[in-house]
Amino acid sequence: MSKDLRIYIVDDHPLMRKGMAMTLDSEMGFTVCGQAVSAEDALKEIQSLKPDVAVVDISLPGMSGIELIKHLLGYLPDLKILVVSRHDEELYAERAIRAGAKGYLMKLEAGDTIVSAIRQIMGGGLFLSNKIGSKIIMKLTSGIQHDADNPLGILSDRELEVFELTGNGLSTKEIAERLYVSVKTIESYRARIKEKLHITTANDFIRRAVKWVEEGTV
Amino acid sequence: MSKDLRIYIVDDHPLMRKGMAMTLDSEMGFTVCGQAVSAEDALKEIQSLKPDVAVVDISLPGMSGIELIKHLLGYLPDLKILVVSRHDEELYAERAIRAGAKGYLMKLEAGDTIVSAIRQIMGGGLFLSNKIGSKIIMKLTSGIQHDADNPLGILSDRELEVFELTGNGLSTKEIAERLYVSVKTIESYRARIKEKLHITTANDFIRRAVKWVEEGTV
DNA sequence: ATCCTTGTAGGGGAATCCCCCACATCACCG
DNA sequence: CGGTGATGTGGGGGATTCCCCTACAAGGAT
Repeated sequence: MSKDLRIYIVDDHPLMRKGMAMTLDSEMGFTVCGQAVSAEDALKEIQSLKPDVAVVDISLPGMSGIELIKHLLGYLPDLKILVVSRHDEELYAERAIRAGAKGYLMKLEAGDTIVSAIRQIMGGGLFLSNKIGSKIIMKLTSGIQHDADNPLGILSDRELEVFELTGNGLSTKEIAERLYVSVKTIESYRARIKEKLHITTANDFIRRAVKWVEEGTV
Repeated sequence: MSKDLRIYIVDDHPLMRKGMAMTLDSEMGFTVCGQAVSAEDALKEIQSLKPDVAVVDISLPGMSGIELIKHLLGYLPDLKILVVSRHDEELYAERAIRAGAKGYLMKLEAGDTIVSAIRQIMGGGLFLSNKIGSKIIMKLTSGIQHDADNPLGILSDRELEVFELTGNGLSTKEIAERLYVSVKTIESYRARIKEKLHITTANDFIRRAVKWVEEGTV
């Protein structure tokens, strides 16, 4: 018999992990070889376990999933990464794929689809949720970069992260601690975001960030 | 043998449902008798199934979980409802309990805790996640019945004015100028509002104000 | 080969926030 | 009637944050 496909799961929701683990483990030829709650834990364990596939939630406490992807691919360039997310914005998917993920699946439509997603990326393909897939592929192949209809498209990964955390109510200091960087660095990001989005005051910065997180509009 | 406890699950995330279902079904004496993706579907099915317990996600597409709770208890006053949520804000928990739920559990800490939560509410108690539980219980048992789902209820006129102006993007200074009072006075209002709404940081204050103005929720 | 972007971070003054305190008014309750 | 609490109004002063400038290495773009 050939060896099972070894899968590692990173998600901070215990029940979600369980759902994934049960779904994948019960699939012929699939074995869940480990799980982690945070990017930090995952990094430690994945290097020794060397799984074939990692299923990663992009919204993690501490280091973001995007960061995790970049780090993981640094050590294990051949690791296939499937991102699961509760966001249906193509922006996230695009960033995930750019960071090196091989698939992007929305949690809402992640029943047995997750199995086909993994099969697809193991076959060498990309997997993208229906709603967003076509748009992304268009963009990735057409070479056109930032979309003017969404000003957030022009924010860098790190900037977007800071913007979101702000929208979730975190202070500059809290964000700095969470991302393990200096407060001064976060202040730099804020300044750049404000410049890019043409925001002038600190209050308005927070207001826009909240609106973005709550309603997806800016 | 005595009959199993029959549990119904309402959650729009397939993998989350699976995680819950596996966890609960494998527990001695528990049986998952049905599942739904939306409040509407749940309403239809629960009336005929008459489960003992319903586990409800408050963030549902369409009708909110809070609405669902109210409707369900209309038909089945004895149904025990456990709310699961990704929010860690006590206001959500408070609203859930007020609507008649017997427990509030954050998804992040919902591993096997969900089992003990259900046992606890079946025993006639309330279950609340640690972080928020004590605060809520204090409030609920103290008999103070100001409606906290509407800040209009507990904020004074002046306080509400400041809250709204903040939500519209004005700074403390700008508000002071508009109301012809000292910045210090506005700072006092902010402090009182924060106390009343259990807000601890400046960022969160702005965030809640924006949410209130934008969506009417807090 | 050079310019731009991104991630990181410090200096230093201006602006805010936050905790403690104060006082007058008005309403409510025993 | 007198205490008690909520409300509207403000100050002092230390702790934080904001904001404008500057810096630099790595990588990408032209």
